Amino acid sequence: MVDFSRRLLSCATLRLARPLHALLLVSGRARDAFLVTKLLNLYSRLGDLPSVVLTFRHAPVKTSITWNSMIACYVHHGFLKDALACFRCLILSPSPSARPDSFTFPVTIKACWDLEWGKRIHSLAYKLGFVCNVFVSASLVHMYSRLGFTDDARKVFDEMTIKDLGCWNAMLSGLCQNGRTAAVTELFERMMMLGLPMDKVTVTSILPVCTPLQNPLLGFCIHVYCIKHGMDSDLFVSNALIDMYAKLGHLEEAQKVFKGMVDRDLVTWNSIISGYEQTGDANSALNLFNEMQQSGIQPDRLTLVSLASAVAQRGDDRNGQSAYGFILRRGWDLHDIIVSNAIVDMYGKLSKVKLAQEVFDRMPKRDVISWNTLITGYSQNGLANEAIEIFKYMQIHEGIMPIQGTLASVLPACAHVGALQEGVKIHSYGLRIGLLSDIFVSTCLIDMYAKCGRLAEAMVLFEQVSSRFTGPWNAIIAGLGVHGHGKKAASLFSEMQEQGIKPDHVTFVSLLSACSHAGLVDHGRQCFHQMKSVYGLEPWVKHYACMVDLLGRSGQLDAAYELIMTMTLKPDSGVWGALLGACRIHGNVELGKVAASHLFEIDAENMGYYVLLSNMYAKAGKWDGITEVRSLARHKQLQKTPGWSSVEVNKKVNVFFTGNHSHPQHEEIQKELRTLLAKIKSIGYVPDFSFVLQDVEEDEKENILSSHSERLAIAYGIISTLPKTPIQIYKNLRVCGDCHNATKFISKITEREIIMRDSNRFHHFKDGKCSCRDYW
DNA sequence: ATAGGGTTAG
Repeated sequence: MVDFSRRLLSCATLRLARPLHALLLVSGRARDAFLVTKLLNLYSRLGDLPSVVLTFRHAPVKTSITWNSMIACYVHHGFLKDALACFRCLILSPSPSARPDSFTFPVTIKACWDLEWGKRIHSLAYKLGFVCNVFVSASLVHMYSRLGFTDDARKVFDEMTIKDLGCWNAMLSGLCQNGRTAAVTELFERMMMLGLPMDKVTVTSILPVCTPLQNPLLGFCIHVYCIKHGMDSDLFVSNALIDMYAKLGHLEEAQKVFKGMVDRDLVTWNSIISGYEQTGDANSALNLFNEMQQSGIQPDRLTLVSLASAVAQRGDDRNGQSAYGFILRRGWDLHDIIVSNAIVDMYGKLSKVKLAQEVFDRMPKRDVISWNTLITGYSQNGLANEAIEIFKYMQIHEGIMPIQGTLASVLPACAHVGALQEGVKIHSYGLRIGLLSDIFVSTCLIDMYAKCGRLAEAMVLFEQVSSRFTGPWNAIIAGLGVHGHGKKAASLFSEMQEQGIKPDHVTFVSLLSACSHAGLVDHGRQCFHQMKSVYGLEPWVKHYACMVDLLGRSGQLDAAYELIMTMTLKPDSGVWGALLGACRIHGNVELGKVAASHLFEIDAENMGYYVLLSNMYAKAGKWDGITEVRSLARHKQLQKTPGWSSVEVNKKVNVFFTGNHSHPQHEEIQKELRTLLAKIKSIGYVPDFSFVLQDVEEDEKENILSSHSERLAIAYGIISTLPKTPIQIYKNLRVCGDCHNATKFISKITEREIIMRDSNRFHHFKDGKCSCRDYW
């Protein structure tokens, strides 16, 4: 006599299961409902769904347990519809030995994928008197929560007369997963008050709430509780602990838990990798990824998401390259929106906008985050107009409603090109849907208004937002700075200090450049020292660039050069460019040459430095120097960054490239330019040809100057707006010195205010004067 | 022989 019962239980592979099945049939024991159900469960355990179904169909006798096992098998393999259909058959079955019981309901409730089914099964369970079973009601609580109906879940929970820990856990986790943190805290406190213990499931449910509550202390208490009750070695508990510590910024603690673990699973690795990635330590994240692969654990989509972000952070670093290669080799599932979004984001951060767009286009489904990511990709790579166009397209053609992140990605683009009218539209949209209370959105709005020339509006917004955050302060200080209001910026900084708001690196970039624009040398120096001595902030290269600019402009060229020499960081083109600019203003040819040689090494392709150098020689009257620069430039066959300017007319941003004739009103613009040129010459404008690098005749040089993008934009602004309307121009590079001079004259003869923002600052032209000091 | 509640993401 074969002991089928035991052999079915211990059978580990399909190859052993099949002959056992045959033996069962031959021996005539296949009529035994007990054994058939065991066989069915065996096939289910081994993942052979067709065999499960066959066994079930051919079972001569089906008990409740047989049915329950069949339903459970369907649910386990994700065939929810079949599970419910099977349940329906059970209800309709005439057999008195096959009735739904208290075991049937938990598993059937698990199969409900929408509220309608959930309610139906719920009322049936109620009618048949099963809701008083704790397993059934816990399942109901979980089901309602899973579908997002926490109130219904709560109702079931509150109506239960006897609750075991499982019910509490179901309710807690339901609230957690729906982000109802306040309700979680309340329920948790009640649980503690009643003196109920916590088990592993309680702990793993409650730990993720510490993050939105920003409460590391609670997390720590729970950790201690786990150690005390011997749960800290549990895999789920450890994973939740790692995640909690990492997200609250206590990476050392997360690392400790990670190191102390005996066995780790995919979630463990994902949590620790994502923890390092999120805190900006991409190197550690990538190293851990390698370790993970060595330990033989296969990465999944979540790993890929962290990996993509880490690669984006590392840029083109070699360490990043290998992970990048991994992502490409492995490919990713286009149907997975989150992974695809992460890849779009990665390409955007690596400045590969075209690839980002390609991945985006190939996605079969997109959500609002996909659009946000794409807009950010364009916006952060200087393609602000494209970013704005996509933002409009998304709403008009795809009917996507912008959310907080969308506004935070498109507003910087508006700020960048001076798209004030679009920005105002977004402002009113934000007001309508109640996003103005969001600190990120309001910071972006302050920045947008300031950069679009509306300091007053920026100021009003700044005064409305909560002053507890650093962002709005940084934005307004930077805004005041680019408008040349250095003293006001400095006094706001003092106010910030008085209110106990801790400045960050960005604050000091804003502040130092504000000092530089306003010529507040001593104050700038003080701030630079304060940065480290008071706030412990190590200066970035950017801060050095500001300082070099500050010192250089005021004529302290040697001090500026000395500062560069003391740098431990490698000076970039910003630093040397600031020095070269200062040398040009003060006619220091020797130091200028030094700066230029560094610039040609770092950023040889940039035409701007050759112009600056040539202009420096012109100012010092060294004409052979100019010849040298010209031949150098020709020799290198420079690909210059195309200069462009934009002006917003009738809610449309018009972009003009230098020397481009493609605008529909090109003829009228040219005519206007000729008229303007004649007029300004008559009141004393003399073209400065040292801004033209090409070696051509004087006539041609004049043409080149008049076809500079800023002039095209001004002329277009004049012919397409009413007389005396202020004109606002944005230029992507720094305004050409000759154009700057010409604009002064144009503002006089047209009696217009002309506001020009270039890559560096604002220039307010009025009555033949400009607000800025010592330009060119 | 069958049952509920748990951790990681753009």
